[in-house]
Amino acid sequence: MEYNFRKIEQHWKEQWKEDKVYEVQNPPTSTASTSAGEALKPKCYVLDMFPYPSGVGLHVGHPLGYIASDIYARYKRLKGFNVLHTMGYDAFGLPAEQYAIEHGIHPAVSTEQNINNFRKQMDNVGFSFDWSREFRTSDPSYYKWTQWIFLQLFDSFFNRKNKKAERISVLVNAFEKEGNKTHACPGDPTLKFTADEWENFDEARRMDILMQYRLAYCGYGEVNWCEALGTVLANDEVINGLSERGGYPVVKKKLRQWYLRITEYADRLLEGLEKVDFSDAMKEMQTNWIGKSSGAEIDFAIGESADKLRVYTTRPDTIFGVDFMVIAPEHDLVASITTAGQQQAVDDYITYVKSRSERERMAEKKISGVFTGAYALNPFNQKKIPIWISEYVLAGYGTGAIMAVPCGDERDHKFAKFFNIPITNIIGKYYDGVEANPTKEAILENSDFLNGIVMKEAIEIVIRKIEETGIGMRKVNFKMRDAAFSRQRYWGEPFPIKWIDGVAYPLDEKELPLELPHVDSYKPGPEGEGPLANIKSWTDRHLETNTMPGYAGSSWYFLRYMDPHNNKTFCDRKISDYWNQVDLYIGGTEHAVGHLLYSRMWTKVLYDLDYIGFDEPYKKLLNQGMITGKSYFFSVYTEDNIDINKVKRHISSYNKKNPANISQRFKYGHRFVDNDGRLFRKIFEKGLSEELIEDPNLDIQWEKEGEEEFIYVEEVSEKMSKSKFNVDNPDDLVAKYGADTFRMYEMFLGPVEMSKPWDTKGIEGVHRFLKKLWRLFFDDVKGKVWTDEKATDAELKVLHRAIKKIEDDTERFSFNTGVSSFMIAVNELTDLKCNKKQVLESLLILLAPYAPHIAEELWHQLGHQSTVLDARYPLFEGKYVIESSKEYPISVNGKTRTTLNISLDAAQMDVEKIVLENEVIKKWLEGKAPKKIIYVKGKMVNVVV
RNA sequence: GCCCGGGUGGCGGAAUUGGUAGACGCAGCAGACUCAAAAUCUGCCGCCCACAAGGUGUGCUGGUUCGAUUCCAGUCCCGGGCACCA
Repeated sequence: MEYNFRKIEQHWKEQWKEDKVYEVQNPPTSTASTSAGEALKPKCYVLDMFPYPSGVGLHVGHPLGYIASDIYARYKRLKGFNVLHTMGYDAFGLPAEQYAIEHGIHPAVSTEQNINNFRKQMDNVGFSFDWSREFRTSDPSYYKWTQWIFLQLFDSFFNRKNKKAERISVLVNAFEKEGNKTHACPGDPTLKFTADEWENFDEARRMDILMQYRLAYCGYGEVNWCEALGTVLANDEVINGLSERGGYPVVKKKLRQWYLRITEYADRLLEGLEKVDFSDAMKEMQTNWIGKSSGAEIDFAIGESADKLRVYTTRPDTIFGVDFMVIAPEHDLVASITTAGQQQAVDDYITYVKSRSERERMAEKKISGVFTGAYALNPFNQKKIPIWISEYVLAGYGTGAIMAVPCGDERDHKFAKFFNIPITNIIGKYYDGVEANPTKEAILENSDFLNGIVMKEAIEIVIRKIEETGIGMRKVNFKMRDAAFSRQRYWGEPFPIKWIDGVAYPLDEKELPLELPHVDSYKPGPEGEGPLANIKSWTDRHLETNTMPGYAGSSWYFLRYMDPHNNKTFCDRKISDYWNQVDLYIGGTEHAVGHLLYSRMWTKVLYDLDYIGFDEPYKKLLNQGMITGKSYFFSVYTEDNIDINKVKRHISSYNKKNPANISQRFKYGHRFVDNDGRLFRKIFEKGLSEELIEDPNLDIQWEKEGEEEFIYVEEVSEKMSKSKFNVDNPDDLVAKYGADTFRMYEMFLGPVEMSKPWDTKGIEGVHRFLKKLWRLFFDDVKGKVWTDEKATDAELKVLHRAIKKIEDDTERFSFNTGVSSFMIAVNELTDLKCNKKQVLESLLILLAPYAPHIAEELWHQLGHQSTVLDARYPLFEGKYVIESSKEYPISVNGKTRTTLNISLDAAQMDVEKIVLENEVIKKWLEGKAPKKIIYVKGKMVNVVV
């Protein structure tokens, strides 16, 4: 009997579906219910990051994380847990809308098709998702609750005293009693009013003030505006200041936008990191993103004018080293302080900056800036300081203005050198005139009352002085900004908001879901508004025309899986209390500072408002690495280097010494190039040439070796993508080798967390392993070979070593070494000619999470009636693997010279004796006495001479 | 530019806490079986030198240590993110 993986996998996929083996039971929500059997087990929630169902389907990089989580979910089930493992779709998004604009197909239609395709591909791999819990964010029964949560955010503010979200009604009560005395306004820190004033404000004014407090609020923000396309563009649709489509100019434009006041949660988001199991790198990225810093805000007088220039600095100790000020090009003071003489230069510079994306501005190495003509006065010594404008200062951070200290800050230093601004040295020998030195250890010089004080101590002294003299105040700042929460797009959740006389009012809960209306055109509305602004029935109702961004639906979806069909609430409290946090969350690091922070914030708000019982969504986060594709390029030479379009071109072998002047992509090269990087003429000419290269009108100069003609091509690792022609479809591999082989091979490639190149070459080896396993049960000629004989000690040793290793590896998500451990076990059992059910049965249970189909088939062949999914994970017993001695490496001065078999309970003295008698060691000692002998029990022996 | 990660044979990778570098697999080479092929099995397989002994080796330069792929400092290269792709 052969290993017929196609028949086996088909059969079990159908059988499992029929038996509903992956449906998971919730705990009973009412006391009347009695079927609490499953719910009594400990729970485990294993979740993959929500996929966006893109039109190109899954490539081999996508399932990596899904396979890892599936293995873990199945493993935990065997370990006796009630495992929630689910999948659904983050179905709103820009690509579907873009596709609609280009092809006239409604996003709902193309999204449905894409989802069907995704589902088919996922089913192929044999995941244990409970599909009865599937949903998509674009479904009104789901986004009803996204809108509902938005209303809770809208109706809440962050009470800084209690450090939690509370209802707006609490705030209104406080305003009525005492104005905003105890609730400083996060949206406008200068806002102060009394209870009387509040009493006398009209409705619009009150709503406006409350808006400054709400966790979901409306404000104004800059967007990428493309006049020619009449639309707002996403960052990645803008390339070098031009639109990706059409290459039209893109400028910044202020538009009304919704925001989430995530900055109020900055401290809680930081503290929360201490109680979750994320990688240090991930925690660091989030910490840096939040960017908490402490320092001071200091006001500088501007010449004779009444205006003050407020700067934020973390280094107030350097106040006497300030040689110039830099304000952001968007700074409010630009217009008023610029002198007539500098007006033209400033205008030109502002125009230039408007065409620059924030990314470009931060990444720019070239120094640029312009002098305003105005001077600020150092508040301590009244020194005149020129005020400059430069793009390296961003309007959104701090006060949008900095005091520049060239001797202590690298960017300020370069700026000063570039514009020939004189540099004051306040740190003596620490500054060499060539490079800035950001030290805090220097003793201050040229610093008035700070002279002779160490910088890090001066910080506190200056802040106190600043506060005493009223020229500024201590200030904690965050780099993180409030999250922009609206898009001028069609394919997203509508806001449950209507506008009456310029005031935003929430819809009543009963009006939810506010369904997305049908549109015939996806063209933007007037003035950069979204397509909804074109619909009369929508604007007649004064409904908000923006829609929510992609991360709205994905910020809380993990809760919905717990109770996906509930139409009374987003998730029953008893059920969320049971399933609680996600125990294992798997996804890419690209979500580090977007999705992960937003969903952490939403969870905290829902917790504060007492809708759920935990304030961190993900207990353990595992980041899967990217699988990169291999792309191949031809070297293309022109006869000379003048004009590649006119001169005849030819291709020859890629050669590092003689690099091409241009290169040409060899499409799907990963399927055709041999191990030495050669492309053979016979493959190329098998009618494939036109598909394989972008421009077939090229001469190829083949190299010859015997009969063979070939050229060398260049190999490059790139992100896998259909447009790069370097993808493989999992379906093809599953068809060829089966899902079990595919699953194990993806794991065998390397550690899940690491990015690695895709290569199908090794898949044969994994397939061979499964065939070899099969032969432990069935011989091609003899048929059934497994027996009921009692296992030997040697066989049990192999088994128990495997149990220990595979359990450890699975627990620490080291699936690649897990797969090799299976290979080792099967190799050893084959060598021992072990076909004993007693051993093989346990092995199958170990294997079931990794290769579920073959494990289930053989499990039934061994005579079991029930599924292997519910078997009991074998228990490791140490007694089978005990060793009494070890082959010790013996080194001299740290270099291994020989090995010796020594009893594991040997004492230092015994070991020294054995080692010194050894011929090899004697030779290395050359008759000298060893200085000392290091003996680490169970590890090694080192003789030091 | 800033933040994070990575760099080990021809290739993917292993070495879990500082203790035999290269497990397992691919590719390659030699052989067995076969009319032949496939499948399967056996052996070899970092580099240099090669009879052996040895030397050398985890991007690069240094350091700590009896001992460093592992820890520290510096440096180069590659990948991801940087707020409207998801």
